[in-house]
Amino acid sequence: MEWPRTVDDAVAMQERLRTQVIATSAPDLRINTVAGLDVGYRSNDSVAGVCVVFDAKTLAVLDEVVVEDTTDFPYIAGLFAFREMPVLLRTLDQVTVAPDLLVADGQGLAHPRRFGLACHLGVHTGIPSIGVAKNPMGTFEQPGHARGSMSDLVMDGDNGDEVVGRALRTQDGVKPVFVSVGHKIDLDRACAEVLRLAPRYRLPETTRRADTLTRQVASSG
DNA sequence: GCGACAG
DNA sequence: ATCTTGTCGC
Repeated sequence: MEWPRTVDDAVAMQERLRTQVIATSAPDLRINTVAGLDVGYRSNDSVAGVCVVFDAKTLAVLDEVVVEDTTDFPYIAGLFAFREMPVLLRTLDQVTVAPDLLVADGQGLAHPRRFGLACHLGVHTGIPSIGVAKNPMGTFEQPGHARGSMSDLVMDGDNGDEVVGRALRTQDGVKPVFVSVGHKIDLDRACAEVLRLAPRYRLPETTRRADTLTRQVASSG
């Protein structure tokens, strides 16, 4: 499979792959290890990809991988994945603990063509995946004030409004995070996993740890 | 044409 | 994404 270099090819690839997404959980889905993936930027084209694997129950770090790379694809909302996928796949190649779930920094189905970064990662690897974004793509009603409160994330679709994800309050009173399915998991389970990964802070430990590692590299090497 | 627009 | 220490508030 050729990695697209133009906007048209990238859009075509998303349109083709979107049919592969499975938005349900296998009956025997067990999540014991979770990987957080993130990319940091030193300059416009110099990137550092990070993959941190956690024990899903204790949140202990089991493995950390950092890969430095360059990128040529520009940032375009909706085509974000083409900028970050190459380096993230390289980090996954080097991980020694197999993750049962991938947590991407961005959207999954909450995407103009229902195929955000989390879907790319899931479909490419076959590993269940979810997207946790700090900002929404779509509209939502403010969830309740308490941790665990949630509301639908909605986008315009072929049949009118479509529920593409959820606004989830991970701590009392904080701004919600935006959770959407990537692949091989259902939305309820995805939200439950995010809550389990965020016992103390707004963002799940996966993205927090991946994020700090990312800027550690950016400033020191 | 204008504004929106994950990281 | 990135610019970034002390500081305001619970």
